[in-house]
Amino acid sequence: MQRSRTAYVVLGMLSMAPNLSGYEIHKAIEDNFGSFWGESYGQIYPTLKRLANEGLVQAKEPASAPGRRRQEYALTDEGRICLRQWLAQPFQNDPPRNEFMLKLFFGGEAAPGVALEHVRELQRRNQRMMATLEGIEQASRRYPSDNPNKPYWMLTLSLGMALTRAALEWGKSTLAQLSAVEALEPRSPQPAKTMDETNPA
Amino acid sequence: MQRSRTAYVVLGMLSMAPNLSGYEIHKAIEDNFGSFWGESYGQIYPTLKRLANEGLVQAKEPASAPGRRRQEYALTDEGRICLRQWLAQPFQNDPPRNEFMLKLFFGGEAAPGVALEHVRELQRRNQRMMATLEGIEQASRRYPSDNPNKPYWMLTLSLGMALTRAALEWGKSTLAQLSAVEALEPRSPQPAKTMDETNPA
DNA sequence: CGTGGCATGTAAACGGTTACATGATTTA
DNA sequence: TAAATCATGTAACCGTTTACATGCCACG
Repeated sequence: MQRSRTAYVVLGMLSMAPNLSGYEIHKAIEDNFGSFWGESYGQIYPTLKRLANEGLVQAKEPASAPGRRRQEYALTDEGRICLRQWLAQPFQNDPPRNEFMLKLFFGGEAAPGVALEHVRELQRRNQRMMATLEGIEQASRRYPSDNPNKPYWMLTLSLGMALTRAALEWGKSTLAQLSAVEALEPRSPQPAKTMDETNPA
Repeated sequence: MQRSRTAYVVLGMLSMAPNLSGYEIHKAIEDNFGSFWGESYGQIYPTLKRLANEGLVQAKEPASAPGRRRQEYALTDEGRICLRQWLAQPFQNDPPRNEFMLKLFFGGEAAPGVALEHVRELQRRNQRMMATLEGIEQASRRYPSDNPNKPYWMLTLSLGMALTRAALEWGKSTLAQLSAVEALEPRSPQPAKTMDETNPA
């Protein structure tokens, strides 16, 4: 077994909403999972076809006239079983990839001010992320529901927020520390060049 | 252009230690970057060859008799320049992939107890991670140095710790919440509602 | 003498992104 | 009518992992 995880995300989306098109699945992943998952159309459309082929999802007949319009899919019983089996298996730790931390670690090799600017940029991105997560939180407050899945959605959201908040706090204290460190650094009286100068090579 | 980031990690490692073999580079990445980066031999060895070809690293002559032994490499001036240029460019946000959060989000679809068990497992993994990071911290305390790179290493380490700690705290409070939720859960055979009720628009 | 760690490499397969091509529908 | 958005798909490319092949060396 062990099919691509794209398949399971698609099945999962279909388990929450009865009829979705590839386009909507993509959008739902972006909107709801933006902080911890992503899929491209190039993955989603072929996956949907394959899943339909294997009977895990069912393509809804468009019923309308030709001229290619939205194609919806629904989860089959078989698909739901497959999803549940996957959910029950131990989760895998995805290979970590954090370019920011790499560049921070090698910060001593970079020109003065570079690392500091990266931290500032990280703060900006995390502030945006936090705003997005808070938006989702408030939306779900405005439309309360007794959906039994909701506790899990809220837990997921709160983990995203906890991690973002921790990063933000780290950034705040680091900004102070780093400006001290980089102030001592040799070379360049200028207060940090920005990174916009592109390079060849 | 934008060469693979493997190349820059390799250059970065070589910027800190004058002579390393592919094997040592792999090990150093695992030991030091385990929480935020990874590379396989299948990436490292070809990359080293390519970099040597382009003059960014220099293969040291083994000097000893044949019978294939360790091949060391050193960073060239050109390689250092290349590394610095990369460091100065904005860091990219790697596509997020967190299977745990995916399975947690879909927890309502899983069999009772599944989500809870995933959280317990997350706690275990994060405890191990924290122990590893603390080990690195203590090692660097035991061998103090005036290496000018050290502040950056410590900052990277402290970010890793801050994130792990936050996840651990989230896990602690979640364990309590979740056992309450899952205790109530009826083994409903028929699947639940859709998310449109809470998530319109 | 055998096991485990050190050490180097390659080929195939895979998962995923990107760029591209196409066209319908809605809204300004 | 132009632009934005909805919508579907494919092919090429790329980075990466995996499995495999090889052999040295130290230690018990």
